[in-house]
Amino acid sequence: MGATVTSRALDILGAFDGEHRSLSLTDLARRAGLPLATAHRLVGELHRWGALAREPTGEYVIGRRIWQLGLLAPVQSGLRQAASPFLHDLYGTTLATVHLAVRDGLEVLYVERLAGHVSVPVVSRVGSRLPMHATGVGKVLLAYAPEEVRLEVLANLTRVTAYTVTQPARLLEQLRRVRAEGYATTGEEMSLGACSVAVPVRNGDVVVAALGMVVPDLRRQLPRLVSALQVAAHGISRTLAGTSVQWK
Amino acid sequence: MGATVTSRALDILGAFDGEHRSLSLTDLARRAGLPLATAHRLVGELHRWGALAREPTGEYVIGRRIWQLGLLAPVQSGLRQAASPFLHDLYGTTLATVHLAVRDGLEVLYVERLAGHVSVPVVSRVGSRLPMHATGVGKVLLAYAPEEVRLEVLANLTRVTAYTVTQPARLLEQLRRVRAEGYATTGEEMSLGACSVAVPVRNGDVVVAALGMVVPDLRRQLPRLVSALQVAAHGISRTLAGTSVQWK
DNA sequence: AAAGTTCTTCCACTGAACGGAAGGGGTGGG
DNA sequence: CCCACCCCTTCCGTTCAGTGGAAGAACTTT
Repeated sequence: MGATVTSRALDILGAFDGEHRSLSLTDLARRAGLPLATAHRLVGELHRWGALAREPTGEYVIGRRIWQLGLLAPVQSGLRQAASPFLHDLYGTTLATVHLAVRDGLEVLYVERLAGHVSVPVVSRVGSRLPMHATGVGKVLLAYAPEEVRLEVLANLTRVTAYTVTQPARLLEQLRRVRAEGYATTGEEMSLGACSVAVPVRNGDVVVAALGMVVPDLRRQLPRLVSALQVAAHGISRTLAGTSVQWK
Repeated sequence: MGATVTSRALDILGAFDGEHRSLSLTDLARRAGLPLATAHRLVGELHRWGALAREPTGEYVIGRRIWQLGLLAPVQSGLRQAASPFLHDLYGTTLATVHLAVRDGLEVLYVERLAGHVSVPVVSRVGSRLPMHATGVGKVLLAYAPEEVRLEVLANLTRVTAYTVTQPARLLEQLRRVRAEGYATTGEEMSLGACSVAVPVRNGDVVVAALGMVVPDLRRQLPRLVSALQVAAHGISRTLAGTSVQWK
């Protein structure tokens, strides 16, 4: 358990999340489960280094140095940069909300997002996580994930909306089709009024990310969207293969 | 001196930079100035938490969790998001490389950048730092910086190109004009063949960032560029004032 | 003015961090 | 094949940095 100094410092950083972007010392101590005096010292060190910054209000926020470090992460520097122009093109031609996501453990992690102005209800945010079985990008990533991951996810299909697929057998069948046809779809399985299509992005033979799109309705334009997605995905793959940079 | 556990762990993270995005354990130990065994333990903890990830090669890279934390930083979540649409507009109408930067200590920190396809030699990258006296955004930020910062910067005007302003008196005069006229310019002071214009971005009365543009030549279109920049800057200010979110 | 807050400082005790040393594992070259 | 080299991992007795209760400062609220 978290008894080492380092893990405690990290727990303090971990106290921040999307809903808690600025926290007082006392909050930090509480959320990290540390005595106030201990938190005070650790926070002081983090602040001195630049991992935390202080707002005019006296509350702490994540510092610029962490932000800069984050820019060096492989998701950011490799995948994201390779994908960026293609995402813009995609958005330009379809005007739908466009997503790039990777698998992180048993969840989908959104790496990039271009949102349309008049958009369908979209839950994701860059940096946020969603369950794999209820999203288009999630199904793609799950279809190509290692067996063990698939089993663990299948064992725990939580319901999100009335349309969420919660029967393992049905999802397995869908995943088979994803592999066969090269794309995945969802229909209001994550949020009502939102459908999605997604395709895999490869680096060599390995599926490293998924590229997806959220629209109010799929029926009419599915083939067109799938091919637009596939064009973009191929473009990204080619860029990735070109840059011999590390990225994962 | 770096003697506390926390600072050592942070030094390990600090070993990464733009040129060193993936490092072996031994490299990390060397760069952080730590005994191998110590580095090994700390790296293990950072890895377990998700601050570091491991490439297939065995080298370490910045992990996704740090990347996610970085997205929570005020630069990112407040300023950057508020500015994003305006930067796109600016880029759309001028097709020049567009920059958003803040002051970090005695340097300029680039927060966002939209690069043109056929672009002039531009040195900056998102997350990188440049000297204040040789860049357009830097001069803006310096013009509105606290007296003490200005003095320290003026005392150390390093030459970058033949055109870099290195005389304190001359720079001071330029800064006065920046405040009077509301924009700053440079002419090949950072890299040959590149000129720039920049304007301040305010939140309330406080100058919190600078918005700049890099072009091959200024003479002809200066007024047009300045007004485009100012429109965008005002838009950003209004957005910032609107969101009562913290940001700095 | 009293009773809350939250933040900061202090310091004696103690157990977590330290790091030298030894042991695996891979690679290369003689 | 064996030895030299490099990088990584584990071990363990010593010691020094981290700990956290407590006291008090600085503010706010009642």
